[in-house]
Amino acid sequence: MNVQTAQTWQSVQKEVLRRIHAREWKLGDLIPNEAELAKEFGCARTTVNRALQSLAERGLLERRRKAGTRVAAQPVAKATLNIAVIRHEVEDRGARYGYQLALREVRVAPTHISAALGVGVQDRFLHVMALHLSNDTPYALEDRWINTIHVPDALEQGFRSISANEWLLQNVPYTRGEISFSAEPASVENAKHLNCPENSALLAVNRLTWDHDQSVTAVQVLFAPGHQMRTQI
Amino acid sequence: MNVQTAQTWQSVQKEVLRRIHAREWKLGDLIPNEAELAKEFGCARTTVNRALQSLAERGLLERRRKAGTRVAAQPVAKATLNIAVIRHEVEDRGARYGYQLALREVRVAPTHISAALGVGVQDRFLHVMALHLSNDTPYALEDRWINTIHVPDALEQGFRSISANEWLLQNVPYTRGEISFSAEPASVENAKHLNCPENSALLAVNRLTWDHDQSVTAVQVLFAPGHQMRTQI
DNA sequence: CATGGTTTTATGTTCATACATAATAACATG
DNA sequence: CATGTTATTATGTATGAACATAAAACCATG
Repeated sequence: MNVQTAQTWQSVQKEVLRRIHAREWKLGDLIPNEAELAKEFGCARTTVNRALQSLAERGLLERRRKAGTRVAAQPVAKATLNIAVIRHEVEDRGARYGYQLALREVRVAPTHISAALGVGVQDRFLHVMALHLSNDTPYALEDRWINTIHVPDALEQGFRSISANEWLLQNVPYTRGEISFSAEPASVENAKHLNCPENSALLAVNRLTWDHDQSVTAVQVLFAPGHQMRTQI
Repeated sequence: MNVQTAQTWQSVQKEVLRRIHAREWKLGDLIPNEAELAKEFGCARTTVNRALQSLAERGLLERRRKAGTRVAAQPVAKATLNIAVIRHEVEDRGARYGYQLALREVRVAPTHISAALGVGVQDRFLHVMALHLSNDTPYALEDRWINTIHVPDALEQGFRSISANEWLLQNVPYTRGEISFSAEPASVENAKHLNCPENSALLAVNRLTWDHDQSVTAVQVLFAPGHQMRTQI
């Protein structure tokens, strides 16, 4: 048995990762249990547990009580995208942020919105469209519907200088949400705002949020052509 | 002081979350330190630590030694997308999976590929294009470049019945990768394969992977029009 | 008043121990 | 042989104590 000097959970994790990458433990293989690894590494079982749990969260290990821990047979790459306030996203890229309100109205939402949020078709929503700019060029178009029943304060906001994106995040909590990514062709209106040809391929991020069982908002953010969302895996 | 009966880190986390959502602790607020919370909840500091660390990972709390823990002023929604083997993705949706190899050649990679992977422009790559089908309709088009220097075994694979996607994941480990999401207009060739109009908006997932410092593969997966990638937040 | 070293403090982590829990394996019983 | 019960086992979690570490706060010294 190869006794290592590993006192930190990170070093245990590193060694476990090495064995997985080196295929010393193959995909689907059962690995030694925590007690054995602790003995081998000369550390407490708690430390091994910490290392393995973290790898399980990342999808590289599968753990089941009594059954043991095995290397994921079908490792699933998990891409974590950070969805921040658009202003920060722009500023973090070192660009000057700009904002233009394009539309603000109160009306009932289209059925696909009210259905997705699970609210009555007659419920009135605050509908806001706004353009986010990076160095004076269109960066993203925000098309948002806010539930005025749950968020009546939104009606008092003009959203002329602060975006609904930012105001909501600062002022209205949510407990759960759905998010989806897709590609959409630019409509005539979208194309005008984003200053791109009609039917350009646009990356779309759709979000629905709820506060407990009350719907908060539905938003679609359309990014200018060529936009990429990146992350490490 | 309101002494709670919270023995598990999940229940501590739940209560902390409740206070954040209820705005009892406002955005940017400093919250009581671990020792105080442990006393309040009647549990060990370790238990509080576990709960808070997990919330910090999710982006809801910001923690710094000595400075303490505060509610994130600018909570960043983290959308975690699972990038699985395409066959499983299709089968998990309850559809019949199909696969068609469209092209297989050995050649030098276009410069944008070799540059992205950081390899010489003369390095030979195995170039594979394949169509993934769901219930006999085009689901996704895979356009892949495999580094034959690091993965010579790939040259022995025909990729006629098993996709490069699946073969690589099973047989070639990688230690790090980059992934990006964008929207691309369908080229004439893409449109033919995906059976959609030219210039359709397609969701594109680009991945680059390395095994230590050796590049493994670069792949672009173009999904058929209308495709959505979803997740909960 | 600036500057640099020292103290203090909150989080980060390890440890040994104990018990909880899920799930498999072994066994008994009809 | 099927079925239900019991033992076993690997992970999951709680605890208190101890020490590590980063960073803010304080203080001394020029």
